[in-house]
This record gives sequence, C-alpha cells and structure tokens, in this order.
Amino acid sequence: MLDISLIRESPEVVKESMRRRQMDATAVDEVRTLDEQWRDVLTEGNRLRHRKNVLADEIKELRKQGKDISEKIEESKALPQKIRDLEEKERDLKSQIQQLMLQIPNLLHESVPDGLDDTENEEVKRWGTLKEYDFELKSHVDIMEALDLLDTERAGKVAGSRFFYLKNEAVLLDMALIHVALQHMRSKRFNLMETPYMLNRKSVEGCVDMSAFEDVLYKIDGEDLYLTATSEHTLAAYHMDEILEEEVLPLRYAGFSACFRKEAGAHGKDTKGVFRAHQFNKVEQFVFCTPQQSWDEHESLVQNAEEIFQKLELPYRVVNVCTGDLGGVAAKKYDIEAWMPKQETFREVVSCSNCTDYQARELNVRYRTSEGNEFVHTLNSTALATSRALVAIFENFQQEDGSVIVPKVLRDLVGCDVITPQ
RNA sequence: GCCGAGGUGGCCCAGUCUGGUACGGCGCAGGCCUGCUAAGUCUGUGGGCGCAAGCCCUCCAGGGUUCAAAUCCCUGCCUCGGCGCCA
Repeated sequence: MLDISLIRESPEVVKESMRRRQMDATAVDEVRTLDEQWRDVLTEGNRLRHRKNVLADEIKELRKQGKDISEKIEESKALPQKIRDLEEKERDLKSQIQQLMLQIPNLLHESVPDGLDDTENEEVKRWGTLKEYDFELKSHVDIMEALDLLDTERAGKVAGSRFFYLKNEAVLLDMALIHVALQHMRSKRFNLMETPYMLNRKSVEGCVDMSAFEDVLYKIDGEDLYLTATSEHTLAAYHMDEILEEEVLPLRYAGFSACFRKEAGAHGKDTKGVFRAHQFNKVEQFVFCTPQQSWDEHESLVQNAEEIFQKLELPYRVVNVCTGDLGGVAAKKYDIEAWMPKQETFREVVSCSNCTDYQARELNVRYRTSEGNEFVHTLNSTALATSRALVAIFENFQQEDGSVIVPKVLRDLVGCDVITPQ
C-alpha cells in the first residue's frame, strides 16, 4: 500500500495517478475523512492511557507513604472500560482505512503509457526475425502429442483439466530450460533459491491484494498454507519484517519453484495444452534495493530475461504495459511477448515489474539509513516459465515432417539436436 | 507425535521466582577530546499522534487476573535440543 502521509499531504497526486488508471478516486477522500477521525480517537485514547499511568504512579507513591488510596483506585478502575471502548473504535477505523488503502494502487511511473487494456500497451523493442514457413503450422499440442511428449487426457482423469503430463524429451526440455535459466542468473551473480512450494497467509498478504488473489490460490485444507502461485511470493516474503543494511543492497535472487494457480475466470482461453495450466515450473528474478537503484534494476531485469530468450533463439518484443493493464502493485511493468507463428501473434512469456515501496510497506522490509529506516523497493520479473517457453519452442522450431529442432543452448542437456517421431 | 529449554529494540543479553512500566554490551550515527590513528567520553539509536512541548504504544501472538503485567494464569504459534517416525 501507499504511505498514508502521501494521502494526507498530496491527495491530488494520488488521485491523478488513479484517474490515469481509469479508476474512481473517491477512496482517497474517504481515507482522509476516516484518518482524521482515527487521529482524534487515538489522541483521546492516549490521553486516557496517560491518566491511567499517572494514577498507577500516584497509587504506588501513596501506598509507600501509607496513605489512603481508595479514591485513586476508584478513578483508575473506571478507565480500562473507557479505554477498551476507544480502542475498539480505533481498531474499527483503522481497519476501514486499511481496507480502503488496499484499493488505492501504486503511484504510476511517468513513463507508463495511458491506455484501457493490453491492446494499448506500447511496443518498445523487437528482437529476432520471424521465420517464414512454407507448410501448414501445427499447434504445440498437436506437435507434442504426435511426438509422445504430452498427455493431457490422462492428466484430466488423474488431476483434472488444465493439468498435464510431460513425457520423454519434453521432460528433458523442461529441466534443460530451468537449468539454462538458473545458470544465466547465476552468471549475473544472483543468489539462486529453490523456494518452498507453500507459504502461509501472512506471507501471501504481504505480496498481493488478497481480495483479488484469493481465487487464484490453492489452499491446503485445515492448515495455514497456500500452494505458491509464483516464487515471487516466497522470495518477497524471505526478508519480511527485516531491516537490511544499506550496503547489502541491491539483493538479487533467482528462485525456482513449481507454480500452482486456479486460473479462475480463464474459462475458454487457452484450454488446450500447457500454455495456461494449473501447474508449471518457473525461474523468477526478485530484487530488494534502494529507491535510487530501482529504475536501473528494472531495466536490468528485463534485459536478463531478454538474454534468456535470445539464447533460446526465440523472437520476441518488449511492451511497456499501459495504465489500464498494469495491476495495482506495480508502478511500471514490461512484458516480454514471444512470437507464436501458429497463433500469428506475440504472447506474454515474461512480466517484469517495479513495485517501488508499495509491496515492501506491506511486507515490512526496510533498510537502515543514517536518517532512519526506509522501505526498500522490490522488483520482480519472470526469468523463464517453462510452460510458455515450451509452447514458443514447439511453435517456432517445428518442421514439416513433424519433428522439432532443439535450440542449440539446450542440446547437450536434452541429448539430441532434433526431436523426431519414434 | 512425545519430553525438555527457549522467544526481550538492528544483534547479543539482564530482568520473570518476589507485579510498579526494559539493565548492560555490540553495532551504527553524531558531539567532545586528540598533531594523526587508536583509545576514551557524552548523546542518540523501534512504531504512532502532535506545529511544538510532550504523550501513547512496543518484551512471539491472542485472551484473562490486577489500580498496575516482560513478570502471574490460560490458549496458540515458532525456534533449539533429545526421543520416535521417515524419502
């Protein structure tokens, strides 16, 4: 969430940012009204608690002198109930304010383009040449099934729709992609992490707007645990409630985990294959840094992800995500979209966000400066999600005879140059 | 899962039995001292409200007892050690 002092002192700045996001900004004024009430209640509560402390002190003194304390005790006895009432009022106001604050998104970076939805994202870069194919292209599902690399039908029986079994070379490809991504990140001196696949509610709430995300997460029955939707969350929560030394920043992590998502509301979209599934593997980049560092770090993250797709020889473009498509936590976001020749379009394979201090305030991750403790900036970016990369590889590297060329960088790890029908 | 020991400011730790509002050290920042360095010494060092003076909160979390809780009682969570189980 935002710093409430920003809403107190510069409400217009916050409102303007919300308007650019096509959002109704009335929550800002509601917060300001409730905040004033909250401060009044807080001040009154403090006054009563002060009186209580003074009385306790006086009682101690009088008792020491052997004097009568019954009058003081009588006054003191009346206070706790009054204080409790005020505390309840205060908690109530505070939670109303929190609720509203969660609806107020991060301040936009000035370079974010205005727009209603993903069609108005701004293309900032293209890489690679789009190959010409002189035969009828097949979908990744058709290719993979023909090569005995994928079984979604039995996955449906065993787990349900939107699950899949990878088979044979596809398993090796999946592992190879992870390996290449992790090695790339290690060469950039990122700390590699294999993270927990589950995390508790507090950790998730630190990372996302739970009211919007609850539908996406798998909950473990009877436990305070959720299956991780992305290692962004386990990495973000890694330093939760910590105060970091300024000289250790930026802290750069690359986390690997499986990711589990209900994908609620995605009915009818990409229902076949591995593009949009309930479970996939992903290497994620995550950075904790100072406000001075974060915009440079943001460019580095997208650069790192680009380099991986360059190694894989997959053509892509980078878009600067527009205001309407941005999401509340990010101040700015780049997507990398790989070219999918069968679908004849670019599809999102990487999402790279600078969340500035918005997420850190929730997670309570600070760093020490000579002027006091400040919230860090957090950034996250896909390095590589195997499911989406697989789709791109099978679409781009398919050949007329149904075989698929393995990108050079993966060949040693997969153990062949071409995957051919058996 | 069982038994035991713990959880105190950025870190380490005292205080808990015997209730009166957190001791000391380290680190960090600043001042003083010094030819320089080291040492020494003083002040500050979490969150909130307030223009300010100042006040409130904070001893894992949540309840309870009490005029008053780090301290007593109950519940829960977590960590460490031992035992059991185990890929």
